[in-house]
Amino acid sequence: MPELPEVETTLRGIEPFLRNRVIQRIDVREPRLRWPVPGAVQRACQQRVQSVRRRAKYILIELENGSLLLHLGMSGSLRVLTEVVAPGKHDHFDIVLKRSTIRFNDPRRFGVLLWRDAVDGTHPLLASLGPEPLSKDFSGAHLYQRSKDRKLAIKNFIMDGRVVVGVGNIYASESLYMAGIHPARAAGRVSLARYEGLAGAIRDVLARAIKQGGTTLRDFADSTGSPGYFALELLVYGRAGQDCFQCGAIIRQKVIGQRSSFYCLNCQT
DNA sequence: AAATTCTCCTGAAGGC
DNA sequence: TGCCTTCAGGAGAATT
Repeated sequence: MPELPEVETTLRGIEPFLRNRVIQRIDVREPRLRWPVPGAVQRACQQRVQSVRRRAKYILIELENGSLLLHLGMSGSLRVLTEVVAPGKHDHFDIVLKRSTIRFNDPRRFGVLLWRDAVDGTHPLLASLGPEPLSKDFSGAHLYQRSKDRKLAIKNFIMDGRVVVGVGNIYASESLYMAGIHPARAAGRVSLARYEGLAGAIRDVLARAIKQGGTTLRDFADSTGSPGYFALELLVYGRAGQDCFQCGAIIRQKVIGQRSSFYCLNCQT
């Protein structure tokens, strides 16, 4: 399931094939994604790619006359094809370039492909997003300030894209474990010092996951079809019933805010 | 305003 | 062996 490291890995894979190239056409075979793929995406045709960027888990392909906005949802992936390959099941659209094709596959169809008549990054979907976790704008002080009087579980708090973007279910569990904070603790009842530790843990786990090419649990693949290797470094996610690496206690699993959460009762308070 | 619930969808896994 | 049920999950929308 793509979180920030998986999107970043994908972005790095497709960027060299898109930069400065002209989009020949976009073949949409299945427009029923999270929102219907608008006919306006065809405005990208014959336009030269100015830049390919990531904001949160969105990929922005900026052209001369607007931008394509793409999201992998929870089961989406992009592949770069350099020869003709017949589309398979769940291959919903292709972005066709002169010498290569970017193909989108998404079994669950929670992905997104939209068009924006602007290159200024002001899409409504991006308007209220919080800071990038790997940027200078993100800090323990930021989390602490935003958490004042908030009673929801801290795990839900750090997964809220208005607070900080890109922290999905896996890395939320991981970073809270690293910071020694119980995932169900009320967000407003965490000290500044502990938020500083958490901010550091979030940065660290995301940066390491990017280095490993993301986390492949079931089906994530990068733009060449290869898996990511960060699953090997997961400390708590998916380890319910196994021993905590720090203290040997049994790792617990509990649903918090409709999402599976993994933690050590002994190490996390 | 904040918190919770609902929704989209398919494939994997579990039960009998 | 096979059918049926349950669950997972990103994140905006709807609801309380």
